[in-house]
Amino acid sequence: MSRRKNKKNENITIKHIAKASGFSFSTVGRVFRNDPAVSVRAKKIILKTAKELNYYPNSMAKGLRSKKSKIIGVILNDLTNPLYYETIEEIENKTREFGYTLILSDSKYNIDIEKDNISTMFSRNVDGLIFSPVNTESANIDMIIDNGINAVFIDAHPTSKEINYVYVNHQKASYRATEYLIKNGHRKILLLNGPSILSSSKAFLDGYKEALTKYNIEFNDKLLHLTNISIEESCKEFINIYKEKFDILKFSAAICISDLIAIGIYKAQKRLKIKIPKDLSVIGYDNIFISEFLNPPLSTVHAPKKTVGKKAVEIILSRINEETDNYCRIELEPKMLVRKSISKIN
Amino acid sequence: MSRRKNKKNENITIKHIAKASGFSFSTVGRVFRNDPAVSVRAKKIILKTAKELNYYPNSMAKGLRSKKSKIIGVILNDLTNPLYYETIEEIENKTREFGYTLILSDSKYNIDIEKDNISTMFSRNVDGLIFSPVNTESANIDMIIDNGINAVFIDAHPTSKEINYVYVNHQKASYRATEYLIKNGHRKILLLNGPSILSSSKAFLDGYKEALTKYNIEFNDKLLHLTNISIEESCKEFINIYKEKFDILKFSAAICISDLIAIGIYKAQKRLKIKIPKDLSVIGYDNIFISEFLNPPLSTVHAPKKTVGKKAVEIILSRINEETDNYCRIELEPKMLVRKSISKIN
DNA sequence: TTGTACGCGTTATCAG
DNA sequence: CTGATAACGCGTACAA
Repeated sequence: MSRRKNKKNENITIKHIAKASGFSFSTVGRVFRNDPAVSVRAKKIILKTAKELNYYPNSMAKGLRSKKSKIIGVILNDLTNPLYYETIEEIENKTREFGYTLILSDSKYNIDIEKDNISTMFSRNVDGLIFSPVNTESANIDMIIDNGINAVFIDAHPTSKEINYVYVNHQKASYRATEYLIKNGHRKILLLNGPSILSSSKAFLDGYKEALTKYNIEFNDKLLHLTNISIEESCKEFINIYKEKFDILKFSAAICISDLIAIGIYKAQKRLKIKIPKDLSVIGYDNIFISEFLNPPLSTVHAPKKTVGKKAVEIILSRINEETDNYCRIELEPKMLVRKSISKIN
Repeated sequence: MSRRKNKKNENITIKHIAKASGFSFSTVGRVFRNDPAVSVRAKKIILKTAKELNYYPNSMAKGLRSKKSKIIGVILNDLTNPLYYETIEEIENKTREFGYTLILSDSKYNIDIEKDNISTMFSRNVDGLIFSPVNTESANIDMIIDNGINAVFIDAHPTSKEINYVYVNHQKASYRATEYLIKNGHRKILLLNGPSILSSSKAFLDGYKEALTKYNIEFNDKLLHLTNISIEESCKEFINIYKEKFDILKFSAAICISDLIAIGIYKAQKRLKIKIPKDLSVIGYDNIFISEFLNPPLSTVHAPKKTVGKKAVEIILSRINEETDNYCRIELEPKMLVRKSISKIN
């Protein structure tokens, strides 16, 4: 680390300021800790020489000594999914506002990477962790709970009561999507779900089944398909499904666990020479910022992504500041958003 | 920090492992540093007890001692701009692969916030910094250069030769956009540029002017408008411009410094009851992942965002590893991408 | 192969 | 109000 060095090529520390200003390094330390037990004169001189010397406090030393890293860690699953960015922005805003630094990592829906990411967060001594788990049954969950770290689960959460979470109810989301389609005359509804490892996939499937049952439609597992959450992969997947199975399945609509998957279908329609919503109704989930600008505008289930970030940070901070010892469990409501990608049929 | 503690509520350190395993704490330390000077037996026992005790090395202590934080810092300007997604992902991938942790911060196009972010990076002793500056003339630039930190500028760079950068030439981008429009018969071309504080705005304007000059079209400053880089704000701005000035200006096309601004125009067209590209040709910049799915698909100038992230990390790592002392300056080529938002006129 | 001593840059405690 | 001293957890000589 070749930086803020003096002539001797050393990093500037409070000791250098002490020597340069004529005070002891403890007095210098007090100034930066805003300890009132420092004379105005001393403070003034010390601050001045600190500036001249380009002093920046070493947060590793600080953290080592104080046992507070002032770092918030965030573990997500796909940094290219726009879904996350409103959440991240909210987290970044709040953390900076309160003097915390943000560490970000991506597990890529992979349990092993996730484990590494968690280990990193432990090693970094993060004061709080915002965590979107791949799977709520994995050993990684215990790793976090046993550790006693200040954590907030987002996107999905284990059944344990000893945790904090901010959760958008995925089951309700798919229930509402399915119900809306049924009420518009659809009975053969394709479900483009996420990989089975993902806990949210399970919840999403449950809501779909729940709605079918409610309206006396039998669940047909041939209408259930799994795809990675990416435009390209879902596009390919949908083309396969359509070419190989549409004649048999004759689905009139598709529900996607992510707007990204819905966009994959949009992309596929050109090659398949079909038109949304005339030939196929499509409904997504998340309501990423772009969905309203698609052609046709995508009907989707809105998830309050900003709120997730906001609440997650609030929970973390109130626990760090020991304002509460209670676990905080927040369930947010997804909301059906009707645009132009669904047609009414008989 | 209530975590990985023993019964006495202390964090587990190599000392605890030492006591539990019967070796000295330096032998324990050697094991985790992969020092070969440890007997197989000792290593085995130590690793076993470390696992039982849930030991995670304290990276603050490590960093303090070794003077390497193993952290890469990233300072961007708008975390919600999809422009950054691919870059961030690439950075995250590479940093994790090489055992680095990622710190992320957002300056929001604000010089003061940017300064804070830089100070944070200094305090955190990041081993490398990837930095998208608000303005290349600001004091913040000197702050970075004087410090001697391992930095790579992206998006924009100061004129100094003593720096690394990976840069997409914005001037060429707007030149190509403008030229393309001119060749399609447009002469009155609105330029929706970014805020004047942004260095990229200046470059973008230069390219626009350069193309006009080349084709003997006089620059009309009434056709130049500034807007924040956001869908909502550019939408409002464009509605104002259109209502108040279209009758006088009669522009047939608009070039936007960001696809996000172009989307703002797309949004405005409904309220204005105009049609792209019939009534107005629109061209964006960046080619964010969504642009091809807009209605109509947006013609734009593609920026190689993934490459930016990839190269930036490569530069940082090769400097950290002291494989080179040379400054690395990479200029990437923007590429005109024709889709359906431009019409040919006479 | 293993152990001891010291220091990284802070914070905290104690005297003065 | 100020200064000395110890400690945080680990790395790096050096010694055994």
